Amino acid sequence: MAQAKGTPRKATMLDVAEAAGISRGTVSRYVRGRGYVSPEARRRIDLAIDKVGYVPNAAARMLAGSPAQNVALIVHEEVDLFASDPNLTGMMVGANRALRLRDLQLVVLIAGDGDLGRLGQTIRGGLLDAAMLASARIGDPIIDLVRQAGLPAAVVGRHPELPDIPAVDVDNRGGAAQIVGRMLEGGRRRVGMLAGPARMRSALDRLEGFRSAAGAVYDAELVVEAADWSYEAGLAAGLELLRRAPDLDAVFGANDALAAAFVDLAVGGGRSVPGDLAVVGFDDSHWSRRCQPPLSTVAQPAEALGERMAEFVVRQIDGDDLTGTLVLEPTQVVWRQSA
Amino acid sequence: MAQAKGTPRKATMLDVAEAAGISRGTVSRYVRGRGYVSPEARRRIDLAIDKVGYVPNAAARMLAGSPAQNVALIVHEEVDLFASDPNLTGMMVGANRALRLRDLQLVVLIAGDGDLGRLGQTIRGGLLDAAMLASARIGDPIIDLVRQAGLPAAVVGRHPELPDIPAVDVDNRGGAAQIVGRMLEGGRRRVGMLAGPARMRSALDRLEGFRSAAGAVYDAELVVEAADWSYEAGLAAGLELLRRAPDLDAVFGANDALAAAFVDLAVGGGRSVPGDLAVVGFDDSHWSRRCQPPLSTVAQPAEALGERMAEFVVRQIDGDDLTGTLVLEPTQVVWRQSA
DNA sequence: CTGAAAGCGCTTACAG
DNA sequence: CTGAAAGCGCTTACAG
Repeated sequence: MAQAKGTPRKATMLDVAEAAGISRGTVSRYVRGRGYVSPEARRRIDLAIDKVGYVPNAAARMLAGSPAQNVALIVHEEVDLFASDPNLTGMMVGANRALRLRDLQLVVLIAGDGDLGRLGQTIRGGLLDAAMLASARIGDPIIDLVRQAGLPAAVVGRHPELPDIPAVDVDNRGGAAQIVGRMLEGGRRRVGMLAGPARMRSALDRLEGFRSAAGAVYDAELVVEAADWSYEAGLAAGLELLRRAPDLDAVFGANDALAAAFVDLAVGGGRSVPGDLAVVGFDDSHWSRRCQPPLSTVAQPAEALGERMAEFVVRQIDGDDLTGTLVLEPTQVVWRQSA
Repeated sequence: MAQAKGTPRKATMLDVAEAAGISRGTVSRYVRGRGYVSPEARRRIDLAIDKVGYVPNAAARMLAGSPAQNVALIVHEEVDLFASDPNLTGMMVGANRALRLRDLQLVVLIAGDGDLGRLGQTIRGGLLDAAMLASARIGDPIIDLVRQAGLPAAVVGRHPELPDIPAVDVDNRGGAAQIVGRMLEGGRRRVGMLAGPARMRSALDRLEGFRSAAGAVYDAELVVEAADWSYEAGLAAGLELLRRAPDLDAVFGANDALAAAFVDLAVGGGRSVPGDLAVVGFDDSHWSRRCQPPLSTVAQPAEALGERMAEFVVRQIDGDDLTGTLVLEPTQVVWRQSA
């Protein structure tokens, strides 16, 4: 507890009790909202609290056994997480929205690989009621820290190796299928895809969604995997795709950057979008809005991810067992001009 | 403190003392690193800690008077802050980097207007050693909460009404002057600006930077204020600017979205950029990279802002008085193709 | 319904 | 150098 310079001394519950002429236990009961306290006593306590400027000391409260009312959102920094940034803040906002309803304080903890020791102290130090992991890598040591602390947890992404921790994921497969399917309804026949790196679960899911939506028209030759999620990688993969199938009439980019790269390639090559070629992306990021023509794409439910994780930990705090829980948060397709 | 389901009971310092055959006080001294402890005792304690799996209880520590080792970055949500998102995560990363050196845990607290009560409990509850405000509005009640708690603080942006709190701001004026000045060196004569909304300090600062860099060539007629920072507002303001001065040969957009809108307008109208018209922006956001041609712009020092705030609170924890401190964090111009 | 008392786990002077 | 003891501020049974 930081010492306030020159600040008198913080009022304690005892000060309130004395000012109100009532015992400390009763004040505690009233403040905590447990057990009966006479109206008369309540009035006196309220007045006394105001008078002495009392604020409960969280540390003392917790030491005595009360829950901390703090729920952490843990961000393992060095991860590629900070690349997909917009999702992070969206999660924060969503989680906060759900937590506030229960009067729980959202506490975002960010830690690099070098901070795991300090993080462990914090996690196991008893200040937290639960932990949400913004992005756990496979075998992430943070998971163990949370487990050791015996804290209710929730995680985003699918982690088959963590069956006991409820998870929420973006419905990548469904979102991809939806936008690709609708793009195809117009009668496109030669459909290609710029896929994301196969080492990523989300890339695989989107590919699967694409395949199922393409159905009979699916042609493995027309799927090119990009080295990563960047615009540059999209340029390279797009060139290859165009080489393989100059007669393409529709393309799904596994994210907006890839799709945008393809649009630039196509338009630069003299084709019209969506006239000659329909193109759709995924993410609803800046890329999609800035593209010429603007990309039709799939919006990520970032806030919903945060809200859902918050809901999961709250339910566990309430005693529910959420083993095996996995919910896919639906996406929303955003139609613009590229398809 | 959350109760771990089925977890035995957490080891306390007393368990360690018993396992090591040493008194509790000595264990504490060793763990805290205060006072002398014999090598023999240290060895036994280390072993015992490992054996019983001891982790200090943060609440108890704090109750007994130790600092919490937690520093908050407070994000007042509903603000326009989440619009300028990339800066937020940059600040988090920067602050964390500085704090970890002192073994301080960064704790991001996010709160909407409806959460101020809960936030107040957290801030004054004794869990924090200091607070950094990501974006304080004028007269922000959070400032008062922090003051009441007697916590060392730091803030971003300029707040003349808060002379006692050290502040860090982006050098908007300098950054604007720098990029505009260099753009003009080529000999442009009719220089316009799409200014940001005048109610914002940063908009005013950038305008001032523009004016000083334009010097003799400055013409108030060629400055049009956009309604807000959006692309759409840029389109409207850009149209007006073009109407006022069809012979423009250089334009400074107070942010990238405004500048990008202007580029689109100009190119759409048949002019070449940077041939006929040089255009520069501010922020180094996605807009600048996606623009055709890509925008030359000014990069915001988001991480530096976080690092600086962290430095400020650390110094105050160490006893320094930082009254009146204001540092302007330098920006960096990024040259691309639009000028 | 409301006191008095014990206890949460640690730290810090104070003796030894 | 290292114990024993008091105290940090609150909560929770337990008596009354």
